[in-house]
Amino acid sequence: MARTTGSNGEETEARIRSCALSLIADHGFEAMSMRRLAAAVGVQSAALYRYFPTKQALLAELMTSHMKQLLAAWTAATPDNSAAPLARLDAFARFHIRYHLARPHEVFIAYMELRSLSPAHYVAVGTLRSTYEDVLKEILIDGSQRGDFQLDDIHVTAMAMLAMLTGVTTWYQPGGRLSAAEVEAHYTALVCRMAMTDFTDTTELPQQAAR
Amino acid sequence: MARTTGSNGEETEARIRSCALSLIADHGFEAMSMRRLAAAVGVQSAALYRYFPTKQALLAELMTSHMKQLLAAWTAATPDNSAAPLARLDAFARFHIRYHLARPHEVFIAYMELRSLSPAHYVAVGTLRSTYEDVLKEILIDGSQRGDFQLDDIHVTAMAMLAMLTGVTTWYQPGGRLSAAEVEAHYTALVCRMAMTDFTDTTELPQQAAR
DNA sequence: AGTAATTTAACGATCGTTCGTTTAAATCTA
DNA sequence: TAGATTTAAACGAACGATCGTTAAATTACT
Repeated sequence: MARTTGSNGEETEARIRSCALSLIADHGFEAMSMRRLAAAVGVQSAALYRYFPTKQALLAELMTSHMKQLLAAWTAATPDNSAAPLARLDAFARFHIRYHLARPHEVFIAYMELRSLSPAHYVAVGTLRSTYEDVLKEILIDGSQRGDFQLDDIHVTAMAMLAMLTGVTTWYQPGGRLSAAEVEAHYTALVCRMAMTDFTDTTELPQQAAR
Repeated sequence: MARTTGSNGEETEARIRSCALSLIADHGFEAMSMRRLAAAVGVQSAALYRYFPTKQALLAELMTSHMKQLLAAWTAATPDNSAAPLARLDAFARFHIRYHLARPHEVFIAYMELRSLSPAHYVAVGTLRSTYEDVLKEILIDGSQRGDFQLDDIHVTAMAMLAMLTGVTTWYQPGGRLSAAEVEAHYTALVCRMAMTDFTDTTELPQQAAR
């Protein structure tokens, strides 16, 4: 056998991407062999190299395309940069949760397999990631300057918010106790609380040793 | 050569654990070969099997011992369960940040390599993890019942807080702009904000499509 | 006929693990 | 205390399996 009946390049590449996302998310990039991927796609391993020159290039493509799509989706969904900071923050949180809950595999890989990238690809993905982080930081800075937010540290707050929001993919299961919309509402409320004015000075509380 | 001069079982095992933590944290469990680990320890790969029967058992041991130590450290550090909920929450956040910042490798592995565990080991580590999550949940429940906290959902809030707190290890670098103590204070303040009473109903804001 | 898509087969390298051997340290015996 | 014996700790070599990748051949579509 060689070329199979009904074979089509675009469809095969799409299936490779889809299967790779599942396998990498479930078992990790290093644990996914090209033979196992090929088997999932329904093809011989050599066929994969028609579409991606190396295993590394496949991972880099999956991650960079995810980050680019994420940035493009944000730009397309929310062009109103003149709204009130709290409304902008609310919109960002809702967008992030909704986008991530819909793509658990891509998200998991993008935050998990950075270490599997070659240095060059690592820099490329890191740059895209920073751009996305800057979106949130800009909202926080705007809110701080207008006096709507009261933040101890922009960078720490942004990192904390993103870790919190992205972490939803580690526990949420469709069909569970909560709907995606409910989860989105809960997380958004938490993010907004984090940005608002201080009510108490927790640094005055007694500190305890961590061991 | 065979047994080397000055060789000692306890020291070798400790070095194996330490090197494995570094290698797994840096490159992932699957990417760490037993030969590379042995080279880092300064020993032949066969010698590793004197201390751990399989590669899987090594990973399981590292993860379970980390979780057990974490739970033991919490129990030892904070026995005062009768304090005010906000003080308890403050103590938990400070403990978590301090403990995790001091052990970045263990933490990274414990939250990252769950998928590399066999089903039996996965359950064991998952149980320990749930126990730790329950520590936080119990504080949140206590605060809610006393009226000190106003939370939409205990589980979501706990998951959000833990993801946020644990995420500090992904960006914090000793010697950077902020000291560990400053980071601890910032994160603790954010956690306490998340637990306090609502000030605005963000669900009333217009929802936007995530693409 | 020409190109697109995939196959079969194989390359050298590396994987986790096991085997039998060898040496250092600890313990026992005289 | 000197020598013999046992145990602890590591070695070098090898096992079969699998890894990522390449080359050439083969079949389907246009």
